[in-house]
Amino acid sequence: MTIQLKDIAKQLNVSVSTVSKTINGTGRVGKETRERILAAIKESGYQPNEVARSLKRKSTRSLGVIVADISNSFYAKVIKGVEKVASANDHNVFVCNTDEKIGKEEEYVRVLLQNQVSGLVIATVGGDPNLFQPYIKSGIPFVFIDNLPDTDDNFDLVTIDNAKASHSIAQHLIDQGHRKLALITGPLNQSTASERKKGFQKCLEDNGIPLQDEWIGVGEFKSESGYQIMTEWLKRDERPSALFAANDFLLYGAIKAIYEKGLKIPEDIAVACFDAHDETGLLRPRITSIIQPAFEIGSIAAEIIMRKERNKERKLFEKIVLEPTLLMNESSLGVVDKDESF
Amino acid sequence: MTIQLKDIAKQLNVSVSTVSKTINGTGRVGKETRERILAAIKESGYQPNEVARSLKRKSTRSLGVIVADISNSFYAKVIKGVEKVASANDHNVFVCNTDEKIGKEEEYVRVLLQNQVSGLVIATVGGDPNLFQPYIKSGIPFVFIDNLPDTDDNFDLVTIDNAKASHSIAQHLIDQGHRKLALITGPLNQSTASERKKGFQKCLEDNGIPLQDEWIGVGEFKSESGYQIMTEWLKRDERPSALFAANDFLLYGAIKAIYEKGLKIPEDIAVACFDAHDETGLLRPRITSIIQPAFEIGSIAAEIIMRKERNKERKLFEKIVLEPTLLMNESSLGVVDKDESF
DNA sequence: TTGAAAGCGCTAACAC
DNA sequence: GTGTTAGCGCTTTCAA
Repeated sequence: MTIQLKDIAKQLNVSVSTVSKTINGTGRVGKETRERILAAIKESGYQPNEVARSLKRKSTRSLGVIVADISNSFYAKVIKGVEKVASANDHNVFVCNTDEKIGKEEEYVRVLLQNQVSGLVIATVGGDPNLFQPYIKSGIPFVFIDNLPDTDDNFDLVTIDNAKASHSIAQHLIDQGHRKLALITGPLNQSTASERKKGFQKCLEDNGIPLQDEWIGVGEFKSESGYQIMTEWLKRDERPSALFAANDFLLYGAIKAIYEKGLKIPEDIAVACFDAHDETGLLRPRITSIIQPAFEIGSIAAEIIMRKERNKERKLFEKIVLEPTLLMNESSLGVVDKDESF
Repeated sequence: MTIQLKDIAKQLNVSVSTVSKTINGTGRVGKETRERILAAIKESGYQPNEVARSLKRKSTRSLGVIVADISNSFYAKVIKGVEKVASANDHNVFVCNTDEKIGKEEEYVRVLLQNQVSGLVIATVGGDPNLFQPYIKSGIPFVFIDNLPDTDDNFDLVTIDNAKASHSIAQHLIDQGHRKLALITGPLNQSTASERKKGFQKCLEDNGIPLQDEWIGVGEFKSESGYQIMTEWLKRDERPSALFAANDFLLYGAIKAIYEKGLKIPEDIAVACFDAHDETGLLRPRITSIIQPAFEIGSIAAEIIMRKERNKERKLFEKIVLEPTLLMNESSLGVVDKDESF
């Protein structure tokens, strides 16, 4: 039996509305009355029931974040960015983890909306794009990050130019003298996976290097996929001299396969990937990587939601494209002029 | 204007309670009526308002998790464990991140309780233990993980025996021939930090090794602290031959200092720590480490909450102590019979 | 300046 | 089997 508004009203012989007004600072309340009420609240340890407030207010001062994998440090940083802005705006954050499963994503979208969140930051894993349409139309702010939904409808977005970033990293490998480039990417229904592939292939084209489909691998964004694909490739007569992986997990798996084969990085195969965050400083080799501004992605996405909540009529959609950083490291450096024999 | 219960009731000329009953499967509803209602719900895309349900039900089918750092993979795994059990029981999970800040922890506890969560899984960072007392008394399940609150009150708990684990890792270092052991631990108001210190010191005692306070460092559980403390130590004439860090971040910072000084691991200094998870397989050296069963900690904590929710009268508290694993690795192996000269 | 009362959207007695 | 209705705890007109 927790204490509630009417209890403290009764105790002070005032009405619930007076108590409510002093708590919320709305409407006028006599100075003396206010002080008595504030004192009683403090003493009793009264805590307003947010559920009731939310029902009345028709909004929950909270927002949801749906990510594919909470233990991926890219997403962890996104979440921290969202949290910072949310908490500055007095909102809570619901974090949901889909494990890259389309079914879980759909369920969490539903659950969060049933819980009346003010908005959703979502890294979709490429299910049915029509899933979002009715919600977005209904005016709930959906901000997509990382992956874009495959739809013509309009939506808010915070991301980087994946194709361009991919192109730049491929160019770096080519600049290092590589001509036999391989790519391992994720599920092509995820825009990050397909865009990164596109940029990679475009770069080969731009450099007059023939496309080699046998060195384009598609798996899940998990290390097992990277391991499997690379293991298969290394059974062949010829092998690529450089590998670009569309995320860090894929690369770690591939590296495991490379090492098992007794090959050296970067001497035998140079490697590079997206978002290889090394919090430890102990990863060897140090990985050449595109680093997305994860924290900013999260905080900007949350700001969009806050803006839209403040200004509901605002119907325009924001498309924010941030700049990633290319971090060159020993995993792809120092073995120039190799493989010209291609 | 989203669609609601009364809309579909009106449309079908039935009462709201009939619709409610068919949705919830409670009470009896005629087969034909039910089917009509189900069809209308499906067609209209009606989604129940969870806030209203929660208010009525006086419970939100959700639980909160408060952790110190979401980007720490130990906590990420705990969260996944909580989520698994929660979602199996049709509950959502609110994840909150305190960044090791006592103020944020207090705020999140308040916020989550105001939001009527069914229970709380919390890795407290050692603020005022009395904070929890009124809540626990009020019957809300609080399950502590990792850190224990410093109170005589009773509470639920899922953890490992930190002192014992610490003792075992110190013993391992001693078995490797080390006699000059250093420890870097976290804030001593956190029970993990103080217990790990206790076990370490007990082990030295048990082995007849005099305690050396100058090699006990206390910082935050962050890599900056590890770096600073080790940097200071390495300015002295004598240095420890082995280091045990109370968490992985502390160790990574210390290793940075060790390398900057041009020393080798484990030849010059052997190292070991708690919870060095290497998802990449690329950490060098491979770290000797106590590994806590993080996923189990989270899932068991969530199960306790679910049990208590089902059975509110149940007033007994559960204290679950799990067994960690000691992973021996190259960071502490292979340099035996050194430093006997102590 | 204060209070009475009408809901927010839903569930669950209880009555029919 | 179905409907009426009284709340859940709060905010917010509106009247006094």
